[in-house]
Amino acid sequence: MIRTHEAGTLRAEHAGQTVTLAGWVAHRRDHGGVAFVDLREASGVVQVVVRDELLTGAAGDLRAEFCVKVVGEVRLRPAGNENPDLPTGAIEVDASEVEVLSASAPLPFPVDAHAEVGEEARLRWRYLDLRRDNARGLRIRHRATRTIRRVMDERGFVDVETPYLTRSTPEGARDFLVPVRLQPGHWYALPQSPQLFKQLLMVGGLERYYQIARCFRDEDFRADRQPDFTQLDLEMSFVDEEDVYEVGEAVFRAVWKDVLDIELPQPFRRLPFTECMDRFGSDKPDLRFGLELVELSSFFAGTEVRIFAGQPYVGAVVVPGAGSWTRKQLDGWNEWARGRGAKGLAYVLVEGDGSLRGGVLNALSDGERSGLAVAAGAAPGDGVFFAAGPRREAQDLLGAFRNAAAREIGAIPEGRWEFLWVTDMPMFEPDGDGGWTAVHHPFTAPAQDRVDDFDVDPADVPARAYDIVCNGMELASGSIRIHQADVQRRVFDVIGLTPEEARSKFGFLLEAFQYGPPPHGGLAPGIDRMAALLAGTESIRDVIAFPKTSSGGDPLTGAPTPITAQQRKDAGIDATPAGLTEPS
RNA sequence: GGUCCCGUAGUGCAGCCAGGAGUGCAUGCCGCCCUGUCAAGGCGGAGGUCGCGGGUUCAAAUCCCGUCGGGACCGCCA
Repeated sequence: MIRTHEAGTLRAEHAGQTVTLAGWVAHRRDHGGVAFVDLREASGVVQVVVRDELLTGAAGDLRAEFCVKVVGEVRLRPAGNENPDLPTGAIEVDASEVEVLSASAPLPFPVDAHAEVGEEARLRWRYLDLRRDNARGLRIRHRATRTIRRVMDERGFVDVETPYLTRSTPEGARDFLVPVRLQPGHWYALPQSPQLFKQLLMVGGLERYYQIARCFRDEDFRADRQPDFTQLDLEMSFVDEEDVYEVGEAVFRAVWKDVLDIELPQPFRRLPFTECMDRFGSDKPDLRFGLELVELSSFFAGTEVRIFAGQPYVGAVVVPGAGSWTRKQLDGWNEWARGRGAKGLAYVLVEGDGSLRGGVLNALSDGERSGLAVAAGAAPGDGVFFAAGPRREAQDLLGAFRNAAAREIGAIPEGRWEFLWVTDMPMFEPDGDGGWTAVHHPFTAPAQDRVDDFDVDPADVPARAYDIVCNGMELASGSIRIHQADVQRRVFDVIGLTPEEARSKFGFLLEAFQYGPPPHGGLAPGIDRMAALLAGTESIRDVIAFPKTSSGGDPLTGAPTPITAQQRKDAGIDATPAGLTEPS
């Protein structure tokens, strides 16, 4: 090693020792005659005192982010010059030798944790961005994955790698495609998840499989979405939901303990999907605050209010303090609701003296006026915000409003971790064309008491599917899979997949399932979101080494790039496959 | 596919609504001074295609249209 000590580890007990350090110049405070150089590397920062006579030659140009080697003696700082804000603040290193290992060009932005830098510049010089906070996000992510591997290993899971160059997997997103030079006109798809492979591994008798796997989905970006992202993919044979819950909780409990030293409750709460929707208007409810939905369908049954009359569902969220919101604020929420495709957000405000005001008030009958506050559970000073329409739609709107309003009124406590399982997720949902589509994926088993009749009326059939949700974020998703051929056939039938199409797309899996597939099920926690949550950041980009911008570009490498005519020819992109066999 | 915000010196921003010459602010950079600072300080200096294209106007960073790039959201995506 070039150095004998790590800069951030030096303490008063090292006083008198001669040490050799290597790192970067974080700051140079030059007083003429003597200069103070903050030497920074992964372990921390230490102050190096450099006399003028050493600042000759290359060392004389010492600037921020020069990479240097320093030989010097550790000594206690002169009385009164200690810096209690630094772990190394009691001492300093009196340099006898300064060597520039490599110089730094002037920086495109300050390498300083508290400087605000634009997203694009940070990504363009991501390596400098990483220096700013000592790659904190990546180090937290590492501690999480290290714990995950330990827990998986302790429980007998086998780490197996599955192909990235493969064929389409049934997750429902758009595929990334890769041309195949050896078979012009044919393309690999990058896997949206290792779903099919892990099921094949169960047929193969692995019994317990896991992988920290990259997944690829060609959909639009969000702050918590990248086109290539990472899942802890796991699958177990001979299990039911309880076994998967136990493992899932063990993983999250261990990670939260190791990374944050926080004990999560055991077991996690469980809420059936329909209860989540009824109470929170979301399939990933944030349980850190109340503001639960109130159903008013029966209260408004037979109402004359035009926007409520005849609607299958009327509900409300009661917001404390909203009774004093200004007209401008209320108009803003109306606009917010319209932005989500609703007609608006009707409201009634309860004044301090219990009297009501609000746009829909005039339309209410006397009985509705007098009973509303009690029915909705609203107190003086509260605002009651309504949505009406198809049950799911109206609840979605109220759920989104619940989150936004909680943020608005500061009702979301910091430092809380509200984990829960959302259970009994629906099996199918309307596909918009009068048919049905699988909510999770088409290998998810129906609830055990619906195996015989799930295809008679696919609406509201619960699946053996479950999510882990924390603070309003979906952190994991999984299910017990179908292992009987006839059930699988009937599921394909419901979602309108003909036997020919099924064979064409998943024939290899169906074939494998002819050979004694074990009952199995699994889970897939999202590593990026998990790490972001642990790091206390809103954006998963902070826990990804080289993230992409929202148009899928990487400003650092310049990817993606156009290809040359020759590359295009070699890749066989324009070739027509002999005998077109692809289903449309 | 849609909505919204942003684009001005290397970086972060003000100026734009209400048009009138880019001495704008902070930081960084360059030079000089300075022996106890710690996001050091003082003095001086350099640094700009106001993203790009078009339009309106006597005159555009500013108003209008288009386009590109970044960000957030809806749709999409578990």
